[in-house]
Amino acid sequence: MLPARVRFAPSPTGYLHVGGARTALFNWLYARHAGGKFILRIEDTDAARNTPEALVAIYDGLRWLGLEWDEGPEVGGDSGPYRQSARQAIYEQHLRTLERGGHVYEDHGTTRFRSPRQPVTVNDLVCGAVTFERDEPDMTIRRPDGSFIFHFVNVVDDLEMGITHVFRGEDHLSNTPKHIELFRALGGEPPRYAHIPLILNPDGSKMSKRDQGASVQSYLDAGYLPEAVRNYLCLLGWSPKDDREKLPIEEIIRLFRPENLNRKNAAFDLDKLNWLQGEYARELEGDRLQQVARQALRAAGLPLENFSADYIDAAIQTCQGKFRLGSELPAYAGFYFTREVALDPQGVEKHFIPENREKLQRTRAAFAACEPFTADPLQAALKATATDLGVKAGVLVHPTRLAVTGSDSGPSLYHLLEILGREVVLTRLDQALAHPGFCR
RNA sequence: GGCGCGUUCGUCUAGUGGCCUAGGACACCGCCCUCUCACGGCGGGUACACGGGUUCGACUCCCGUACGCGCUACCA
Repeated sequence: MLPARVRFAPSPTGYLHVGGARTALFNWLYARHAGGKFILRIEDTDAARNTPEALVAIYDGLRWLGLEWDEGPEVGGDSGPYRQSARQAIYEQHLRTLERGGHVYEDHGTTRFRSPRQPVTVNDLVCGAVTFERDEPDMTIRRPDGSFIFHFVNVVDDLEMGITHVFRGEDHLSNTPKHIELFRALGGEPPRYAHIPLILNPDGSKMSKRDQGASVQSYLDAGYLPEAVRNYLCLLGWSPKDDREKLPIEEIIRLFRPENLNRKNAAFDLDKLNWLQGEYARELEGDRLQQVARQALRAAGLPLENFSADYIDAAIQTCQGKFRLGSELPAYAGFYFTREVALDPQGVEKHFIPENREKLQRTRAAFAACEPFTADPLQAALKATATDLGVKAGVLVHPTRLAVTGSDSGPSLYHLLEILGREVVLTRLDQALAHPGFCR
């Protein structure tokens, strides 16, 4: 059997959207599964609609998702060039083949392909055998200005590049008989097609360009992890046929088969993506954790440069396993990096009340005397204070946390106190004790 | 309109004639764990679009209807 050659052939008319990314992903998965080549080809025949920015967005998006191509722009290969705008001569040559075979004719300046008008059966890897009658008007393959139409160049390139398998959106299923006719007229063998279901918006409408969350870039910007997005995209139309949902990409590659693809359009479910994102985010540790967290904190404008690397490392470490999206971090751990804490009004109302005044004062005193100022002794000091006062530790924990972080949720209190250090903790406690809520 | 594809919980799915009084996951609700948050554990409700067949027996096979989506371009 021929080594598999699959391709993703986007046209750079906008950003890379999740539907396109998922198409690229399935092609890539098949190539990796079969030990074949994954080829990127840019379909930029429509000069008016293509932009350089869109081209960069495609490259960046694919690379972010880890879908490296074996042949294509910026990588090279034996079947180039990989941008259609540079392949005009090749198209001219194949057009002559069609002319010689009497397959084309001229019509108002355009070139049209004469359909044999015989039923065509598409043997689709996903949809099975689908037969089309072929009674539509002949397709145009070349415009009066000499530029070629999608159907023609797409087929010529698949032929020239030796493409063996094509995974593409189901919207192309009805185009496929045209492509097969072209292949035959060109004397070539069509690749095996696998038409995959479309991605829908949560409301069931077709997800397209300007829909919320349609851009791969928006997930990158929002701090999603590429492995989470990629894993989620795999689940749209494919499943391992058991109960697993979070799978390492190597396992997905191993299991990926066209037969396991669905035929049903799938709605994009942000909740589920978020869940997977959380699954991956909680596994973050070490350098990767530091890198992801620092980026999120900086993006929120927190002045990390004012703090030592050790301090930042330790602060971030207390967030390990506690967040799903980097963008949650500023609210969760921003207090490490601000001078003044922003007090949560609801928390203030609940915890900064007269009956807590003495409790907080006693806690402050215990911390002031705590030596060393580290998590375990701090915990012991707080618990001892609680015992003296005859209350549960939680009664002291809440106002203390609020005073020191401004919020009633955050990292482990004792660890955060240690990192903040005695001076900051005592200062914030004093500021809190001056709050009017305590002497109503 | 014509042609094509599809239809299992709100969503993603498992299911290829009896294992299904339909399984898992997300989301939701309740309880538990707990210094908060998150995590985790336990429990709960919710689905085979509809109508005909075929069969001893249909979520699974066939036909029809409805609904959704796609194609029907000198867009890709």
